[in-house]
Amino acid sequence: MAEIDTRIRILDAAEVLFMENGLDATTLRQITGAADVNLAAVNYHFGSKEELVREVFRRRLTWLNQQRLQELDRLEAAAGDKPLKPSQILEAFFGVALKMAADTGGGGRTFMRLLGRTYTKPSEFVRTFLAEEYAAVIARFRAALIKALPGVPGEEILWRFHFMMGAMSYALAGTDALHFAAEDALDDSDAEALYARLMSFMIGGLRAPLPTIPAKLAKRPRVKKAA
Amino acid sequence: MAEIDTRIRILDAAEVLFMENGLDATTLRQITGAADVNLAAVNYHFGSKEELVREVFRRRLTWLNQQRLQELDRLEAAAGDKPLKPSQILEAFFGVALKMAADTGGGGRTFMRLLGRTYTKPSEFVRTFLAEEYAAVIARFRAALIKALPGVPGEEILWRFHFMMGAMSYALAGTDALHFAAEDALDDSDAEALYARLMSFMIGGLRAPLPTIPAKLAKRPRVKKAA
DNA sequence: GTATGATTCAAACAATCGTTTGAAACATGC
DNA sequence: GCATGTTTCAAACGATTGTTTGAATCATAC
Repeated sequence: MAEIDTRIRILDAAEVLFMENGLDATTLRQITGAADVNLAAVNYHFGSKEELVREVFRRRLTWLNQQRLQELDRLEAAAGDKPLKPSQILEAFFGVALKMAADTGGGGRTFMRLLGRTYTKPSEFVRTFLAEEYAAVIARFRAALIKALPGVPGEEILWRFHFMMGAMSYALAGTDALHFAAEDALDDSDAEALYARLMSFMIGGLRAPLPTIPAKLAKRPRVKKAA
Repeated sequence: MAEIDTRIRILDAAEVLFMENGLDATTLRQITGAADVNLAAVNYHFGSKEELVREVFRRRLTWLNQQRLQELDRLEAAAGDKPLKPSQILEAFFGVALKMAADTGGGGRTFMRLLGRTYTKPSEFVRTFLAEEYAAVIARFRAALIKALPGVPGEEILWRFHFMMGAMSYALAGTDALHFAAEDALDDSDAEALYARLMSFMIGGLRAPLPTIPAKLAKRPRVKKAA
């Protein structure tokens, strides 16, 4: 058996174990045991556990966000100067992620579940890492949505985008913590159905009538240091 | 200073630290240090770290779910046999939670953020514990929603309820992993605005046009063992 | 006062963690 | 063949984990 793939074996095993047990609760001995490599291999190839975590996320996340931007580029090029439909923008952002989540074979599904679970509980270094990876993507999609929804204030769009991220993360994580919809295995065909369900829910939420924010603090004045 | 409240001091400190660092990454020494009690106090009063975790969740979660059921009882009693408005049901379920999240003083906000972060990554014993705590509540609200939305299939309602849980958890967790809406502090006034925003988003999603599920597997036949 | 039970405390327990080490095994070029 | 650089391996490292222990302290009742 070729030994060059030690790195990949470690990454694959770590991805699964991180998803199942969380980052902190997963030990290097579990990972190297599952990958059938020596314990010291992690520190040899990655330097530390922390950098292993970073690499587990990076190898899929950069690709995912590239795909998202490419898809948005394609849509905007096709539309010319006309604004995109909101559903198109959402499809570019969430559709790519859900398509990746449908990939049971290549491990994409495992990663998306891991990502969904990590969004809500990032340790400090994961948080900053995710922020870096996402900054450009969020900015692009935010701008596209603002352009596509001239009637909705930008702040409201951000919030609704936030809510949508939550809905998707939760659906993808599939933790089933609440014990309903009990089949926690989401096979390929389910992924298509989930995509349709989630998309119609999101579009409904995105186009919902604007809330009436309590007037006194709608703008939330912040106390600034003296200039 | 009275020493009877050692238990409470531990619970309060654990709640905050669990929220900040996660369950696994928080050590008993951190907890007892912050609570200013002896290290052995945790094992003396709770038996183990695991049971401490359970108690941290239980003391607030049972109260929260009781409030939810009371509110639903009240609404149904007032409505007689007429079906409730979907927005009323959502308000009973999510409104109570968001009201608790607005309680910065009593620690309710800390707990709701902790809960939001835990939903998506429960360890095994937390998962079963949450399932027990939630079973009755989910059943009641699901029934109420089905009655309130005769046009929407029950399965679809479950999914949309799932999405709403995700949106709320994510919003409450406020982890800001994506580095937008950068103020991660959510003060009391923000909580009201968040409530309004989230509610209109949810109702929009709940009332969205039904998705067209890929026909072949809409019902998802499952292979059963021979009878 | 003494006696009894609950609670706190400092200290240690065994286990496990991520990491390091130095030699062994392997590959590659000459 | 030898030399060189890379990768693997078993073993150990110090640090930290949750838990336990046994004596000290406190409260309450007699």
